Amino acid sequence: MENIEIAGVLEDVAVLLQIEGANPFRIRAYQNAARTVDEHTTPLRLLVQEDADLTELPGIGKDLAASIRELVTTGKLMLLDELSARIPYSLVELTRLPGVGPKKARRLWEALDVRTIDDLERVAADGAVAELDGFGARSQQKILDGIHAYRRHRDRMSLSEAEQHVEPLLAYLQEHGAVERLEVAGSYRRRRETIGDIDLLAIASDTASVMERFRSYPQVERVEVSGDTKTTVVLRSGLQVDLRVLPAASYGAALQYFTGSKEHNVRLRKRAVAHGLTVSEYGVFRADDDRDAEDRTPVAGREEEDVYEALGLAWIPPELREDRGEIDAAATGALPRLVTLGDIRGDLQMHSTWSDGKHSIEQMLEACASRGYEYFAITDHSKALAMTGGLDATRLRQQWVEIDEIRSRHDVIHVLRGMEVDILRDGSLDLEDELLAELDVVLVSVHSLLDLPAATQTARIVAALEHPAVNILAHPTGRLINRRDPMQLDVDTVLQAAAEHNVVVELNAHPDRLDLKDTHLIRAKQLGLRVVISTDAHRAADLDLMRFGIDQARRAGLTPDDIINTLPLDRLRALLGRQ
DNA sequence: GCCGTTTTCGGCCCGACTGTTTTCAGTCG
Repeated sequence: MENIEIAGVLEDVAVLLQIEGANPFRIRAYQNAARTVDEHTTPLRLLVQEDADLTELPGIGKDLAASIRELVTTGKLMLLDELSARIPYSLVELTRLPGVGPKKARRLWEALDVRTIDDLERVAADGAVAELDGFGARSQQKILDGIHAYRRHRDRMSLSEAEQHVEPLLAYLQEHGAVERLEVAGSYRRRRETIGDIDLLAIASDTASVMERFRSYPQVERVEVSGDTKTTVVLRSGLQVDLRVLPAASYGAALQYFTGSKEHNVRLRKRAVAHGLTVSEYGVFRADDDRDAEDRTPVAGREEEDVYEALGLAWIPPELREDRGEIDAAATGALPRLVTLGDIRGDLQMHSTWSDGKHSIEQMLEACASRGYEYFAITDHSKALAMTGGLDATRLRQQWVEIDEIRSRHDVIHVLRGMEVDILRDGSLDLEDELLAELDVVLVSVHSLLDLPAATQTARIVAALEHPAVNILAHPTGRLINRRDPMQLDVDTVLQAAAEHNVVVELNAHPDRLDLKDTHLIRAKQLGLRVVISTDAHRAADLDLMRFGIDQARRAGLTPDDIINTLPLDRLRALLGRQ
C-alpha cells in the first residue's frame, strides 16, 4: 500500500468520525496524520518492513502508528470496518459536494436514506430535501448544482490553464479606477501545480463598485456569494474566484492569511500564541488586548513582511509555505536562496524537425539565443519511437553534420549534441554504445509499456540508469497532470539508483508534466541528487514553459546549486563527462 | 488522538457567509 492510499484511508476515517460526531481533536489527529503520510517521501511500507519507529513522524503517536502498520501489513483497517458498519462509507463522497458537510450528510442519510450522490440527486430532484429541517428550496437547488459541478470538474485545474483565466480578469479589474492594489493569493500564488479556486485580494477606495464590476465580468457564469467584503463567482470555465476587498491597514495580513497554505497558517498561529500574540487576516495583535476587534491596534498587518517580522521571522517565499520546515528556517535565517528564471543558462531537453519538433535546429538556436541562453541541447527521440520519427544511428550521424555546420556559424551560444533515448522493455537503451559515447548529453526516458507492475517498471528504469553513458533521467514518472497517472513505480528506489550512478534527474517544466513533482524533488535533494529543469520544447514558444519548472523547483526549496543548467558551459560539460 | 524550554493532563487556529434560524448551526477556507 502506497503512502497516498494510506493517507486516503486516514482521511476517510476522519470524515466518518466527523459524521459520527466524534471529538473534533481526534478528527484533526487523523487529518494531520493523513497529511504527514501523504507528504512523506519514503514509502511507509518500507519503514514498516524495517520495523522503524513511526511515532517519530509528526502527528503520529502510538495509535496511528499501529493503524498504519495494520494498513501496510493487512491492507485493511479494523477501525474503518467498525465505522462503516455504523455509517455507510459512501457518505464520505457526499461530503465532497459543496455545501454538504458531515452534519448534513448524516441528516440526509437518516431522514431520506441517502447513501450515494446518485441517491441525493434523486431525492433532491423530487423536492424531498427542501422539506427537511435545516434545508430549504435554496439549499436543495445548491445541492443539485453542486452535483452537476462535481461531475463536471472533478479534477483541479492546472496552474497554466488557471493563469489563462485569471490574467484577463486581473486586467479587467485593474481598469477600474477605484482599485488601488490587486493580487492573487492562495495556491495560485504558492504556484501549486493544480488550483482548486482563485483568491483575489484588493484594496479599493469604493468597495461596492469594485464588487459590482467583479460580478459584471463577462465570463461570470453565476454569483455564489456577495457581501461587503467578499464576493464569490464561478466563471464559465468552471473556475471559482473569490474577491475580497480590504482596508490598507490589514492588506499584508490578509495576503499572508489567504496565501496559506492552511497548514502553514496553523503553524504560524501557534507560533504567535507562544509569543503572546494572535494572528488573523486583520493583523497581528497582542493576545492580552481584549478590546473589541475594531478598537484594537495591530502590531503588524499593512505589509506581509511586517506580519512575519512581528513573529520573529524572515519573509517566506509563498512557494515554500506548506509547513515543511520553512518556519523554523525563517526563524534561524536558514531559508534557501531559491532558484529564479534568471539563474538558468540553458535548456537541456528539446526536439527539432529531425523527430517530432515543429522547428529546425537553427530556429531553436535563435529562440534560445533570444532568451539569453549560453547553451542548449537538441535531444530528438530515438528510433523506438517510430511515430515521432525517432532517429537511428544513420540519421543521428546526419544530424551531427548539421549541428557541426551550425556550430561553425555561431560562437555566442553553444549547441550540445543530445538525444532522448528510449528505455526499452528490458532496461536496455535504444542506441548503440558507440553513438552514446559521442553524445554531449544522454537523456533516457520511458515512453512505452507504462503499465508494467511496479517492481518490473522500477527494475527496468534502474537497469537503464546503470548504463555508464546516461546523464539524465527525463520525466521520471511519466505522469500527465489530470490525464494520466504516474507509472507504478518505486520512486525512492529509482532516486537512490540515480544517486548511486551519478545520474541527474529531470524536472520536466511542461505544465502538464511537472515531473518530478515537488515532494519527489525534496527527496532527490535529500539524497544529494542534482536536478535539471528542462522544457521538453517541441516548438520555439515552448521554451517559455521554463518558468513553470522554476515554480516547482522553488516549491521544493531548490537553489541554483541544486540545478545543473544554472552552471556555465565549461562546468556543465565537466559534469556531463563520462563517469 | 497527539503533544510537552511552564504541562504526562489539558489543551489543541480563526472568522465570514448562507440559509433557515428568531439567536445560530453548518460549511468553508
